[in-house]
Amino acid sequence: MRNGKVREALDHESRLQGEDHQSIRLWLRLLTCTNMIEQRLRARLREEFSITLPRFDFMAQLERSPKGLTMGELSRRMMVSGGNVSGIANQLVSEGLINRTPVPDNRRTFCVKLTPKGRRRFADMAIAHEAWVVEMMGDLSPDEHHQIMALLTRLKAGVTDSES
Amino acid sequence: MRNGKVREALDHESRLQGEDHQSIRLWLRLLTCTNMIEQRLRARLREEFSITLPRFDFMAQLERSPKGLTMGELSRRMMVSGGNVSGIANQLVSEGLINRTPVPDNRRTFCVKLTPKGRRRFADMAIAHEAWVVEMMGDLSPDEHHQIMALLTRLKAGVTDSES
DNA sequence: AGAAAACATTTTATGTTTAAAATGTTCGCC
DNA sequence: GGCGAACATTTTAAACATAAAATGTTTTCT
Repeated sequence: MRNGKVREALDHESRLQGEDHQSIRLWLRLLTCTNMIEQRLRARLREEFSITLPRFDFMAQLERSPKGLTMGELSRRMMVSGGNVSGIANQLVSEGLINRTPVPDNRRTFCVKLTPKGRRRFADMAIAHEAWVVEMMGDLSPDEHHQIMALLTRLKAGVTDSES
Repeated sequence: MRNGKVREALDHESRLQGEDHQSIRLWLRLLTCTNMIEQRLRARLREEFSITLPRFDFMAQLERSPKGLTMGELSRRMMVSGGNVSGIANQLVSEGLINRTPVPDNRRTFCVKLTPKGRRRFADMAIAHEAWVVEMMGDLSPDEHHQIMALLTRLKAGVTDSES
């Protein structure tokens, strides 16, 4: 692959200057930004709406798919494990924010939807949530927005490709 | 009643086109990229080294600070709660990968360091980890690397500022 | 010196997340 | 029809995460 590997193992200092290391730094920066924003949103959702971020994300997915989604599809879109959505769904059902209706021709799957109450509740939260995100992104110009979006699109494609 | 709902729905639609919505889309894209990479790394670390990502991150912090770190400093750098690093440290100690030595002039604090075994173990993992990250970032040119890094730096600064 | 405030860490209780096993369902194939 | 593989979901066990209380240490103030 790269003859850098051998040299890196021998000389750790020089690795810090190397080109590979740039990828690590970029990854760490990406992680830091995401974590910062995520933690801020998590805290605010708890303070102002007494809801957790996973539950909010769950409802957001449903809002974007008014026809409802299966548990598996939710798991895939939220990029969390199946057991996880199962637990979140139970809580939201018990609060009356979503419902699970059986699908006629496939009894393995449920169709999960927001209830009217859930839709109302989500609408309130979504407005605040959006404002928080806009505030955090506020320093970026529309042009920068566009640039970073384009670059992340390229990154995402590259990551997807690299899974083999 | 129906009128109100229709208008709400329309307002929501138009909001989706607005500039604010771009911020949400950017945030979701950022989250998706980070999650994809994180999950890939988590899975590979488990498959190839039977280690979890938090434990790897813990060791990575120590490797970058050969003189050792206090628990509080680790907590800050890893952006997790104090109780959390305490638990991870216990496991790594029991595996003989790190040690906690008391600090002479302050008996409240421990100095946590990698053991020689821990350093060896981490070195192996780090090479593989770096290769995975480089592979995932591989599609980005050096120039794109630089651009996205600069933009994330701006984003990070903006997020930090927006905390009041 | 002695009390109180600040500090660093661990413990405890609660909740989240994951991987993997278990449960129940559908589909293909003979 | 019935067997077995594939599928969708839930359950379970272990790791992880947080907040808050508890413990022990240092510093500050009088």
